[in-house]
Amino acid sequence: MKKMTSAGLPTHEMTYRALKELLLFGEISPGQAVTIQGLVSRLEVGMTPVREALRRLISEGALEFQGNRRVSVPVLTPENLSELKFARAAVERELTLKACYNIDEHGLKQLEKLDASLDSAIARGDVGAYLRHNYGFHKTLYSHAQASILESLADNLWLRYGPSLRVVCGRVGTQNLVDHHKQAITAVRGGQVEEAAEAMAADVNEGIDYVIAEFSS
Amino acid sequence: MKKMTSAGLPTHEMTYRALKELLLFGEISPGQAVTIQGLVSRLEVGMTPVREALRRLISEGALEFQGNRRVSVPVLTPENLSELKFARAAVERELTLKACYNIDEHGLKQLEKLDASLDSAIARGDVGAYLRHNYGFHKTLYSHAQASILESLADNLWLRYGPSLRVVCGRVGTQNLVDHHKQAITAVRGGQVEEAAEAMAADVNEGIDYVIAEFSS
DNA sequence: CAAAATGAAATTTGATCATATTTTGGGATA
DNA sequence: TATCCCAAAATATGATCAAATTTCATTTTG
Repeated sequence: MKKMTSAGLPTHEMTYRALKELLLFGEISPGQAVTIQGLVSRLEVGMTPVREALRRLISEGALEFQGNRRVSVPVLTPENLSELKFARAAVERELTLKACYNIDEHGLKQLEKLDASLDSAIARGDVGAYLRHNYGFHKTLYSHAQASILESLADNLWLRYGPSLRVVCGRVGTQNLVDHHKQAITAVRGGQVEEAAEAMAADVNEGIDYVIAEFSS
Repeated sequence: MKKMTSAGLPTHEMTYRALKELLLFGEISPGQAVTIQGLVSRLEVGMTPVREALRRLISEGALEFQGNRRVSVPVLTPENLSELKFARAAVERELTLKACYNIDEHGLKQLEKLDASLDSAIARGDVGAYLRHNYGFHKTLYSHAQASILESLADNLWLRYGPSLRVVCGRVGTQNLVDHHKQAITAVRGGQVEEAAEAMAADVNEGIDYVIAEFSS
């Protein structure tokens, strides 16, 4: 009986998630090469699931296929980061707008809870927890927008951006991090949809600017 | 002897492209189920390459994983089409802007040639040729923008939209099709960047509106 | 004579397939 | 209508072949 993994999910799905975790929060950094066989022994699964997870992450831009048959984590150029800034801000604005019309008090409380955990992580200087909770905050906000395509676009963009954010945070810690989360939540509560959308767009823009600034120094 | 395919590309890449062709221009329509075994015999390749191509297309949104382990071509809801309209217009506008700064006379001639083929296809009522040349026109424009991330986003969005456009064109023919390609090219030639970007955004918006209108009738 | 360059063998990695195991869906039967 | 059984489809592994990178020894050159 060699079937479904403990959680009931197929192995290729588990492999995909594990690899995504490693990219967003783990020790696989931009520029680093990723080998199929390395993952086979690291994650202790067969080649086919690894292969499928890799193809998926490559097509999402989280990994790069290097002409020869080598796979690595992309190193973003300043130009790439500028593209990400444009796209993420546009999608984030729209998703926030849509979320405003659907979110209820329970959802807002959920966001506030995540934001509190985030603040706590910043105060503790816990980079890993900061990255996870920040990601969680945005993802949760997206989920309320009821817009599957835009949500998957946002996820895609996050996967491209995440590894670079992790490098910067790992380098300079959580000291200078600011966000517009509370501002956005307050605006949503007050029914100020446009203000909420602008706050989240600013959140994205300033975040990427911070990464750009750190990379060019 | 497990060799490369005739073109020198790996089988999974060939399989991916073949399947993409079938989705954009072929006989696989929204709502239709796609089986691994069916593709194995249809494309005459092994299961592993088919599997990888499927995962890739699923993560690009061109195919849908139906909870149970069934894969099918997504049927877009009006809400989905509206999301696509927003995202495609934003990306198309930005890519056109960027293309304006890089394209040269040779590139413009190339676009004009594609647009002429497109007009010819419309006049002949050749739906297949119309779809291919329209796709080619946009892809070529994107390629001049030198923006890899935005380009891959545009490609992703096209893959989601393409199958629905094909259904509509197959149903009503090429009669009522209008585009803003010439308008855009003229604007680029005259250095009117904003006008060119707006023309392409309008091209996208009207195209999707046309599909929405046809689906809701 | 030493250092760089060349090239050939060996090891590592990737691609594909064949096969075993499991799940799912449908049909037969009660 | 509900239940059980069976065929078909999907998942996952390991084996096998191909290709690329690395290693190392030999040769060439300054």
